[in-house]
Amino acid sequence: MDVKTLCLGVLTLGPASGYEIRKQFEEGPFAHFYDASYGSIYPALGRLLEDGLVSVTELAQDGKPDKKVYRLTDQGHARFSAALAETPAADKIRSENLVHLFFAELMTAEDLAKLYDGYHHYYRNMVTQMEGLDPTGIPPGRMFVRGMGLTFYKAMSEYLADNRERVLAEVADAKRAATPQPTPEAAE
Amino acid sequence: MDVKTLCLGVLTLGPASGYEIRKQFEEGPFAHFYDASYGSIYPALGRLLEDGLVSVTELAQDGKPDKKVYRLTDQGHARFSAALAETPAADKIRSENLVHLFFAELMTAEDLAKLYDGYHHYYRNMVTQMEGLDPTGIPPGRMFVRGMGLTFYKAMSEYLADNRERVLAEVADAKRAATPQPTPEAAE
DNA sequence: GAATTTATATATTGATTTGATATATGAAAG
DNA sequence: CTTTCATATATCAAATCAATATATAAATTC
Repeated sequence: MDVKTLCLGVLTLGPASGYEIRKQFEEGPFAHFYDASYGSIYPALGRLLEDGLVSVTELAQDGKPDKKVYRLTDQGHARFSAALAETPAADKIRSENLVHLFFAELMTAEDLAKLYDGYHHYYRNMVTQMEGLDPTGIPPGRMFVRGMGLTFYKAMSEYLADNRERVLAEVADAKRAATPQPTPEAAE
Repeated sequence: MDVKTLCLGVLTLGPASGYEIRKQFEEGPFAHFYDASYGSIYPALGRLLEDGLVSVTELAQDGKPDKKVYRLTDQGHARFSAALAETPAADKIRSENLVHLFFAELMTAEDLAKLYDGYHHYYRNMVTQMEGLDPTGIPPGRMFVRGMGLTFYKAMSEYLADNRERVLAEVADAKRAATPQPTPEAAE
């Protein structure tokens, strides 16, 4: 699934400008499970226009640059439905946080604790944020995805809460075992 | 965190060739939370060599091309430790499966059920796979990451198991409501 | 036993994508 | 009154991906 298809999907929800499409990935419902940047969205919209899958309406705005509102054509709709029938690629997770934690023994106790708490804070925040969302008028597919996101954030948050003391202690122990303090007796 | 830093991290675990580094992301422990391809790994190793962060030993092998085994220098070790002290970027998830499910109402009931079951199967498999891993000799940081992965896979698998019938039914209902069957009576 | 696939191993290439930035303006904040 | 933020378009260098080329041996399938 490339950015062209993603744009078709977003436009399924209603006409939008490139800027507004980007916002869907930055703050909107897609933020939790997909991302796309301007550098891929604008060329994608150009290609979709060439191929007749979207149309444009330029809205003049005083001062601000013209707003180019894209909307799906019938062909665009058909193309997106066809894309949904294809088998999706496997989920991909890219977590620098887990890379760091994987190498916990190479970090100072202080840095590790700070990292851990920041990570936990991040997921706790996501839970709070998602629990505050209004469910009225959201169709079942979107509600399902939202529920899956909430489940994910809750599971991560709980795991982080449950294991903090144990992990920090175990890592400290492992580090002590790996680099034993030379005691005066060891000099013999 | 770029691929250069990632390679330093993998080399922390012992000397390795580009091919072996790639395998860490494909099948190894990193497969669950990071990815990097040959096209980024080989140039990264070249740069690291130039910068003196790794060294190479070319092992001649009969028939097969020489195996270039890279290993960390002291500078490489120091550089990676410094990288671990930096604040990691936020976790990123890229799920085409959830994009599809977000637009569940645009799919046929058949395609949706097939997608759902394939998705569930995928996560159930991941749980089984991770539960079969041997924990002996794995340091605490890595065990923590493994536990987090298992928690994630279990949460996703359970959510998918718990909501199947409900979601499929709700999506079908929503579709019926959106495109009402024209009954003979409606012709009046 | 021949043919194909899989695994080892390096490396490149075209296409895509990112992250940052440039441009322009108005409003809000400090 | 200066800076940051929001709207809005767009581009560009650098990074990255997915696929493929090359070479060989082992394993598997037909």
